[in-house]
Amino acid sequence: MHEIKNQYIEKQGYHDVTHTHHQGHESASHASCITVVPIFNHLEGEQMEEIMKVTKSTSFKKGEVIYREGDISDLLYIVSKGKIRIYRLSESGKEQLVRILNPGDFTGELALFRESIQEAYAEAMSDTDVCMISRNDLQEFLLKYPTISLKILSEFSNRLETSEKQTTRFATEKVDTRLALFLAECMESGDGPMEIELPMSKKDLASYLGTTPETISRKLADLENEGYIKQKSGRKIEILDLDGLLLV
Amino acid sequence: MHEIKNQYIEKQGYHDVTHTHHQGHESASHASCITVVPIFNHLEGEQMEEIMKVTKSTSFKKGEVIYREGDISDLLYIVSKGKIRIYRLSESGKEQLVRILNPGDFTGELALFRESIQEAYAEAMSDTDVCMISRNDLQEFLLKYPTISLKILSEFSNRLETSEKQTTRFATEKVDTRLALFLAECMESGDGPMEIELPMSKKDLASYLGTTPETISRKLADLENEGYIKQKSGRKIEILDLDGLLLV
DNA sequence: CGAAATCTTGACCGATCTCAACTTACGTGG
DNA sequence: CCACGTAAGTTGAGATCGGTCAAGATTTCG
Repeated sequence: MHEIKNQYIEKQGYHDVTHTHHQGHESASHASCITVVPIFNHLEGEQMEEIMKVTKSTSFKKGEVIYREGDISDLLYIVSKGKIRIYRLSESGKEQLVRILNPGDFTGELALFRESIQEAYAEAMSDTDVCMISRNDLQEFLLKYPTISLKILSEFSNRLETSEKQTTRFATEKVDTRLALFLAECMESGDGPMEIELPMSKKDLASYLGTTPETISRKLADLENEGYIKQKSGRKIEILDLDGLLLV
Repeated sequence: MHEIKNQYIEKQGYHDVTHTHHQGHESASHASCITVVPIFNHLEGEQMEEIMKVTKSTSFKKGEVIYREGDISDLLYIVSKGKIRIYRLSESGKEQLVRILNPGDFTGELALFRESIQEAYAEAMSDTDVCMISRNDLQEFLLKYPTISLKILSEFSNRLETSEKQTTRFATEKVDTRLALFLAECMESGDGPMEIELPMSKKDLASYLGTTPETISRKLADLENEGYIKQKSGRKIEILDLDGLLLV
């Protein structure tokens, strides 16, 4: 897979402005932008080569907006380096952090399969490289290799499940519980046995959990006073009593 | 399309218990259980016939549970008659109404494309007929006719968009606003120019909007006092000032 | 018609937001 | 590598929103 040459994916970008094009490191880093994606990682070499032919690469600098609400977008963006912040504005103008994309994650899917515009914002949190596939190229590919559709459907199902679960939490749980559940989920996908590192600032966490930084600060202090957790330096938190935490 | 015979879809049900099988009215009513579904309504006669061969039909009486959290489900359910209530229980045991299915709507999709169990509950709100397709049959069909996958992807995109928008509302808007937005959306899909009929009881509406019946009652009374709406008999509400309503 | 469910209204209280002041951490440029 | 400015985080006090409990009115449906 790593033999795929840059020439296949470097042609020209879709964006004709501001963005500097990916400058082409070693080919392995390019390959990863596709092969790393769960949707595609079962492809055979030939199919992989085919989809990489229609893939373009672009870079965004920290803080740059990749798309915004109202954009007519028909690109699927796959993160190959960096982090992207996906957020929405509610009807009354308040911002909510929806998710953070890491290398291998993708976005743009909501506008990809329907005639519509973006309803969210995507912003590079650091210098970021993305690969892009246009709607037409992707759909052609899906019709040719239908198993990929099933992969995408599976991914959509998961995301839908997550989103609906999240909605139910917002609808029925108070901040304590939402925060505790968030910490518990960090544990699952986590590093050390009983220590986690928050994947975002507390400000972003507040936005993600639908509350304010002040409340996050207080609730974490409460959890610490009650002996469930211990806040360490940086964004690290030691979980002292996971079971207790989940009964909050 | 209407010539499709009952024999194609009446064989035996997947459920070998309690549920009485669909008793077969005229074939037109059967055809509608499939042809009415947006995913399938572009099919040619031949394909339609093929999918109806693997479709089974079952009835549920009011109050019966169609699936529950934890069920290993690999069926797609399509409502042909009646109403189905989809709800979830949060981690702390509180119920939230997720959606109400009407004829033509489908459910079960979340467990269909991934190895997983149901995480929601589906309950017949009235005597209900559903058509069912098994995961294997559906996937086979999708691989054979890839354009249907694109239809389903489109449907999933829409639902994901709706769900994420809903999450953001819960995260950032207060009850007043959520209620006002709900009423406004009833208008869009509504009957009369300035009159809507709530599609559910106020108790269910409270559950759907993540609040309590008491609060719904009070907020509607407030909106009425402020001259934005007028509550009529039944579940009808006259919208007097839509613009004002949306600024609440 | 009557039981049960839904809906309404009031009183009270707790959770969380807002505003404000302050401290701490971080990135940038000299 | 340090100093500074800005952003992030903390903490307190007060206000508000919305939930809970309770009683009563109304509707629905068998």
